[in-house]
Amino acid sequence: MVSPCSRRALLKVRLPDGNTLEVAEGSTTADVAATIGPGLARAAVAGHITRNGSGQVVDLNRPLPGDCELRILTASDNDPDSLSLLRHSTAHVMAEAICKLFPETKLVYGPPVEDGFYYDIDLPQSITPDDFTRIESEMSRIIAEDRPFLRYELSREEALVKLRDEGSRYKIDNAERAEGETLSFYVTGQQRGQHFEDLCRGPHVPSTRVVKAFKIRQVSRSFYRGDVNDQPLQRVYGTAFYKASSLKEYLKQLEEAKKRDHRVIGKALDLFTISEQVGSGLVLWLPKGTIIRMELQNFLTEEMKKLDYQMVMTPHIGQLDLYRTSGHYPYYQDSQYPAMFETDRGKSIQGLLQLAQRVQSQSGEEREEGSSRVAAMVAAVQEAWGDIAGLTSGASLDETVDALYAALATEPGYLLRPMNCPHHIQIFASRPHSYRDLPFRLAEYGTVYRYEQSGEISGMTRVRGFTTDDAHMFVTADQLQGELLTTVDLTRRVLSTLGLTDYRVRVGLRDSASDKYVGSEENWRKAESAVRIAANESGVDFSEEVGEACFYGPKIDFVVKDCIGRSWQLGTVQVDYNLPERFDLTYVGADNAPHRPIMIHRAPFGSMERFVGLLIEHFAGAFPLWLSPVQVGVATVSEKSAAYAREIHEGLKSAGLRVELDLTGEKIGPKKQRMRDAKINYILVVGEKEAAERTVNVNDREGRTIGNKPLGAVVEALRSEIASKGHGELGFPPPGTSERVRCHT
RNA sequence: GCUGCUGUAGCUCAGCUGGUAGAGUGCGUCCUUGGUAAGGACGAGGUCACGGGUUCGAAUCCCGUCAGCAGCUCCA
Repeated sequence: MVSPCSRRALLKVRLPDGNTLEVAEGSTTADVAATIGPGLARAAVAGHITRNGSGQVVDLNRPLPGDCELRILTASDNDPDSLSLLRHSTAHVMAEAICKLFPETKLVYGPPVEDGFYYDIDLPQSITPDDFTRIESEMSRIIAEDRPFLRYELSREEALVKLRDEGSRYKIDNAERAEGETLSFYVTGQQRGQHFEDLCRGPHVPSTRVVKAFKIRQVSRSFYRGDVNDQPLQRVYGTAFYKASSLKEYLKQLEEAKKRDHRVIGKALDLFTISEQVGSGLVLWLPKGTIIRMELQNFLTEEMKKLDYQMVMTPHIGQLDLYRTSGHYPYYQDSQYPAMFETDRGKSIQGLLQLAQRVQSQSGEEREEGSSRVAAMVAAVQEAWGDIAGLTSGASLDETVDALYAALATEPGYLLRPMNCPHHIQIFASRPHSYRDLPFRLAEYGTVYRYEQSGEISGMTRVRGFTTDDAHMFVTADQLQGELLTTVDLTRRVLSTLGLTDYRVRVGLRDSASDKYVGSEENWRKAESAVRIAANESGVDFSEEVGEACFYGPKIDFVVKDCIGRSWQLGTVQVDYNLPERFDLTYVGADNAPHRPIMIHRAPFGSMERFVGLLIEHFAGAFPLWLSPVQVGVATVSEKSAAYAREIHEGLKSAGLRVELDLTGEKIGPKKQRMRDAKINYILVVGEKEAAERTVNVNDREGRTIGNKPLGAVVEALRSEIASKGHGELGFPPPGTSERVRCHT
């Protein structure tokens, strides 16, 4: 701290190399950079200041606040802080360009995001990709003018007066929500009033000149504050880098990533298909995809046996009352396939309710007429199937809806199951349990159905019917912590076996302000403490996220990214005190008294569909041998070797390998190419030479020739590679080169 | 669910302001009997997503439905 009275006000600035510089009070990051060297001064774009343990990026020309640690941000595409700064500034440049070209534009909010930036704008006319070039040209012009970003501050009152004069609802809202007594603005230029300016917290790069490589990528619709009922906005996305080569590389990476898309590869390799006739979001596993899934399930089943799980099988449908007890129905009604009501009365009320709700959303005359039609039908339904409680003849539309809703809550029917837990709970409850039976672990590859919004459905990663590798453990309070840890470990082991290491762990906690959760405060407190402890003990890095819990309990989620950077939840481990209570589950303790078990819900893969979808992208379709739908291809050099090739094919098949045989009259080059495109792990070429010496010529799908080996040696090597669940080179040293075969990742 | 874009052969796509439906690839047959990233010839394949409308005439223009894609919103 620098005292205001101190005469020779010198600030101590600690640099990342550990040295401390003393600079005059009022010095800026730019001054510090210049002191260190002219090269750094040229490259510097901002300062990262740490004081009292909290860090902040500031403009290059802002005076340092006092003694501090200072990291000088330079124009580097490798530093996320620098990049984010650049992108934020580029967003301002783009906003100015858009305002120039479309003067009606009202700016809303323009932050940097993970791989670029966007600006939300309110503009009646649609911006289309055809406009991008014009906007980019305008941006280039602004950049060429080499204008500084100038910051100025106004008091809250002054700022609000200014913004009200300008008349932008959005900026006024932003200002009102901003913290602090003063609000800052940034002018893209030397002087206020002469150039574009925007309410902005900053910081920014020193000048538009720093913006070198940028691209507007797309435009889409968003809503003010993300509220679909609020003003629709256009969100213009772009990205920026300090170096043109970085931008080029980034765009190339995006192209590459598209080729890994599981929807593309899944089709090309015949892994799965989705039929419009069957339904949107319902995956049909083709024979080759099924092999991958079965291998994964077999692997997990073996792991579960070691941990004393018991496999069970239960139906895909259950009574509505079951899900009323569990709480799945009707709380999540909107994301379920409609309930199947059993009686004519139930079906009628269901239809009436839908009609009444539709009329409810209408207004004016339409609503009037609808209401009387509904009333007439209500009367007819009551006439036919008896009175509906709470429905009198003069009931308003709203009262009618409420009464119909209430009546439906007791009607019998069935529901496609949205989760497996109620069925497993019924298995637990089917006989009395002693504490000696616990932990009681039930596992099932259980298919569940959820009516996802139409716009959300995507390939295998977001679907309406999916199979969870579900299990439920019924444990005593003493067992909870240990069982949780074992379960988290299992999940991590499963992911690491597949080579999925790039995941993040999220501990999902209850948002106490929300009403979507069931159960007592006390139970939640215990459950949340249990998952925290388990996450800590397991040694993973995790982040706690409020509002990410299930309705019945907190959870530990394993989240991975797909090839285009979208995050998906895979494995999950959840603690649940509530469903055992709702179903009144008990076990007999050592004290001969009934006790309430605690449930753990867990699924290491999460959903087989989503997991395999992501795995396809992870491996870009080139699966390790143990998972590969076709492990070995046999191809003849000419038809003269067909008999020998058949013999090899039979030999491999009887060794339990998945083999494809190509006896066609095509040349060996194209045959091999086709097998490589199909990501067959090893290609055995057989010709007259091989037939004569009783060998096969072994090649991998990368195009490398491993060499001629006897079939027996190849089978043995294949088996050992399968057993190791690795990516391999068949245990044979690569021929004539010391280069190791890389993993196909 | 919302907004925008798209839907033509198994796949990838062309088909202009309306006038008898095309390519590459794959597939089949034949020729070639071959040595490691695509040999040649011929042939089959389409209710132009579906339903309406405009028009003498619609793959093409208009409306609706369904599906896909991108983003938003949601995800027990």
